[in-house]
Amino acid sequence: MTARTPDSARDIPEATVARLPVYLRALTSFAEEGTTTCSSEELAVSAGVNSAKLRKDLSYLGSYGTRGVGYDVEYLRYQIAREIGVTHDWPVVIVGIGNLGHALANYSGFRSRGFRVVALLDADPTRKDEVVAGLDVRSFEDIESIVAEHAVSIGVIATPAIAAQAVADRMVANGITSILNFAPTVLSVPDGVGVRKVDLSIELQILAYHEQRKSIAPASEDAS
Amino acid sequence: MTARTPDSARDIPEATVARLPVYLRALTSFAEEGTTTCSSEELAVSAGVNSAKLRKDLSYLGSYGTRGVGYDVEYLRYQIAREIGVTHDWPVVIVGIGNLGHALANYSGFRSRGFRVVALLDADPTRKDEVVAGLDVRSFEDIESIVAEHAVSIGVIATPAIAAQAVADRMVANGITSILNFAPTVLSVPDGVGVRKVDLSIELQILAYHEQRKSIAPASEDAS
DNA sequence: AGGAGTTTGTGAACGGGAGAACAAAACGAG
DNA sequence: CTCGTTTTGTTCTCCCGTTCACAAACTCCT
Ligand SMILES: NC(=O)c1ccc[n+]([C@@H]2O[C@H](COP(=O)([O-])OP(=O)(O)OC[C@H]3O[C@@H](n4cnc5c(N)ncnc54)[C@H](O)[C@@H]3O)[C@@H](O)[C@H]2O)c1
Ligand SMILES: NC(=O)c1ccc[n+]([C@@H]2O[C@H](COP(=O)([O-])OP(=O)(O)OC[C@H]3O[C@@H](n4cnc5c(N)ncnc54)[C@H](O)[C@@H]3O)[C@@H](O)[C@H]2O)c1
Repeated sequence: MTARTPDSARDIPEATVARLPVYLRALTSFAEEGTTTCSSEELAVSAGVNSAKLRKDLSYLGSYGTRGVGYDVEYLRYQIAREIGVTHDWPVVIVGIGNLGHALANYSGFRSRGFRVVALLDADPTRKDEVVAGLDVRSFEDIESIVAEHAVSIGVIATPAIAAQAVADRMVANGITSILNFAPTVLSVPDGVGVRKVDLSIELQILAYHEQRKSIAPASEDAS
Repeated sequence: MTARTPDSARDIPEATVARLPVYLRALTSFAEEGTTTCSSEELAVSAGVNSAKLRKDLSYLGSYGTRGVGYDVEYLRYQIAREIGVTHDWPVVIVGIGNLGHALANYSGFRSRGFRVVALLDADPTRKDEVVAGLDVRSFEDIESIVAEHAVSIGVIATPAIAAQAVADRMVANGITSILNFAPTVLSVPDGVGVRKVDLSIELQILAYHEQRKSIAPASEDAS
């Protein structure tokens, strides 16, 4: 009955997967402070979640805590990193080196969290002279050789919306199987290709919705 | 009973709220193409969701379609915009005009989707000479007068993680009640203040998890 | 005018995730 | 060695969201 096989946990819920990186970050903070052990309660507070939820999340990975004691920070950190797959760096290409692409290329946080930007691509030939964050901006046409050479499986799209689908198609054709999309478009990709979108306007609109709610519905809350 | 009150629908599920902006965008596309009417199926495809889900989502707003016909693009677009609260522009301040802050300030998509950046703030005095996207970068100390003058209720944090909590506290103290946070930190704010976070590293790590899965998974039982 | 064909709006079943609560396990004191 | 304390791992229940399926409502054609 549900024999636990720590080496290859196999059915981690999406909601849990999305929180593991948060735990990882909290554990890294602890480690930097010199904390060697923490309880589920401490870690939960640091990650901003309920401690029962945290324990349940961790239980999907295996049984890495010690009852009555807590978790070894370094050990748990490694286990989560291993589960996510960031014990080694993933090569990443960024396509579309405009406003956003520049910021992404210069962002040091990727490197420290398991990703290495190996190439910056843009269709605009006038950008080809540029060096951003120590990397040449190269032609989008080079994608094939770059993906092949560095075994890239993750691509970031920071082009205008109109170009995003074409860029995604090209990425997929060259073997990229995970895409992070910043363009405000719904991408369609074959089965087996993972897509996540980051849409800042949507985030703001969600905030606006609740904001509007606050001013219209003061009756129920009575914010004096 | 559930008497439907189209003027002030009041209990829209979070999941639905998060999708309304996507529908809004799809409808705007339709309008730009000159399409005046669309079915739930067409809109659903364009938004990348199931059509039953779309209809249920829309039903929370009221009954704005016509059976046997579909939805009037312009009319529905307006109703969704009104529900979200983006029929008029929301003033927004951006704090932290570094790599990411520059990109955000230069992004034209906010303006066209119901938001107007009214001020750019940074703690670094050497940035104060700069003009970004037609706006002066001003001292973070000016936040009080700016928020008061423009009746700002939405703030964007693009500072390093270490500064994010202090910036958030200051925002809240000055009356900002919705925060979009790009710094990789868990913010703690009083009840009644809305926070949404955008964390690019987490998005990549989620992709990495599934990516790793793909290469390990083929041997379902016995990964030698 | 009536019937056939569409498409919406929603009731109901289903699945997954959140949180409370508790038993099992480890540790330390005496 | 035994007991009490602490904290994990897990079970159970509830709620939210998704999806199916269908009656109601509208148009168009004859
Ligand atoms: N700037 C922001 O803060 C921001 C915020 C939210 C969303 N976005 C979205 O991110 C995307 C990029 O925004 P931006 O402000 O950097 O735009 P931008 O116009 O500054 O940059 C786009 C870059 O993509 C390149 N490009 C265009 N077509 C291409 C193609 N087919 N192949 C490769 N490269 C191509 C262009 O040459 C340009 O360098 C847009 O879709 C935008 O809606 C940007
Ligand atoms: N650049 C990216 O693409 C990217 C991607 C993901 C996340 N982030 C996150 O976004 C944040 C900003 O990233 P960045 O690359 O723009 O960093 P950055 O260092 O280029 O810019 C940060 C800016 O914030 C200002 N600042 C610092 N403390 C401040 C304070 N107390 N009040 C006001 N302003 C202050 C600094 O003067 C600087 O101009 C970081 O938390 C980073 O982790 C950035």
